[in-house]
Amino acid sequence: MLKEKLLIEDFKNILKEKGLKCTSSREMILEIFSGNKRPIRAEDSYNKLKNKIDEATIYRTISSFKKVGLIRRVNLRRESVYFELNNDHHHHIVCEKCGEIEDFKENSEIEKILGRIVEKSSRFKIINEHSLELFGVCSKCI
Amino acid sequence: MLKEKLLIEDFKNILKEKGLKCTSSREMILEIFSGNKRPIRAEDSYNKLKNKIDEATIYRTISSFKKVGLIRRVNLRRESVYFELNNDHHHHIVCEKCGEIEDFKENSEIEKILGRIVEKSSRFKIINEHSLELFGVCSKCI
DNA sequence: ATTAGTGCAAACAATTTGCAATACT
DNA sequence: AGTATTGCAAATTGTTTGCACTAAT
Repeated sequence: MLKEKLLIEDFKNILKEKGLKCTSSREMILEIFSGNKRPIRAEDSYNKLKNKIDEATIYRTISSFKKVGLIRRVNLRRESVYFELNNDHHHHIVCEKCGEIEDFKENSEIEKILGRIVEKSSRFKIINEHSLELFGVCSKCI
Repeated sequence: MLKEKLLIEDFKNILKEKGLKCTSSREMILEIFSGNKRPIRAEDSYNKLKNKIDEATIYRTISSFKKVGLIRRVNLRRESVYFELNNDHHHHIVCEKCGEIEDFKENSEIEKILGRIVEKSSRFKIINEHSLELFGVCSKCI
């Protein structure tokens, strides 16, 4: 699990730790994930880095970040695929109209659910992760 | 919300209600959703209906089913997009190795969470839906 | 008869890949 | 120096669209 706020120094260490070379592309992309509080799409980071990094590199970088657990895929119910930094575990509320996203944290109730599921299920005894996403309408869109 | 078990009769009524014509393609595709306990991809239903229905029709049908609320998109963390019949609300546990899916139901704890979120959030007072998905390893893959 | 739905082929968008050039350790 | 990473262009995959034909109301 990563820290809340990441600095350039941290980037380098994280990459080294994961056995990835520290390149300026990776730093730039990581910086975007770190600066953005909300999940973003490959396209978004490409837009921010146009003329600096090739699109293929964006995809390759996102893919290797995901492989080493630096970022995670978020399950919003939108057409595109979203990713966010894999630091503090949290959930999202998504506005079905404008796409606005709010984070929230929740542990105790979900822990109860997980415990009960593992007890009941004959097929699943190991649960590593979970995602809980809420879909509603934000106050602006009411 | 739809009934637990959909019959052809119900199906015809739903389509009529939504102003959609009842065609054999739609019946076949609905039958697949109805027969499959697990979420499926557009590709899967295409594979089952090859030589019977064109791929474009599959996509168009899935799209209109979704629009009228007959099916819903499921948030698994896989590359492809999954859909399932929009009848009884439930959640999934997905095996990270083989993709095996198990359903489970849960209400009370989640209701508590929703209540608390709405109370706390300044931006979201309306929550219409939610998705909770667990990711783990099934007994076959341990 | 009218209009929605379908098949086919072509178009598109998002993502991936091969390869030679480049940058990191 | 040696290997991983990048840029570029081409390939691939998943999905959508235009249009003439067919089928449901």
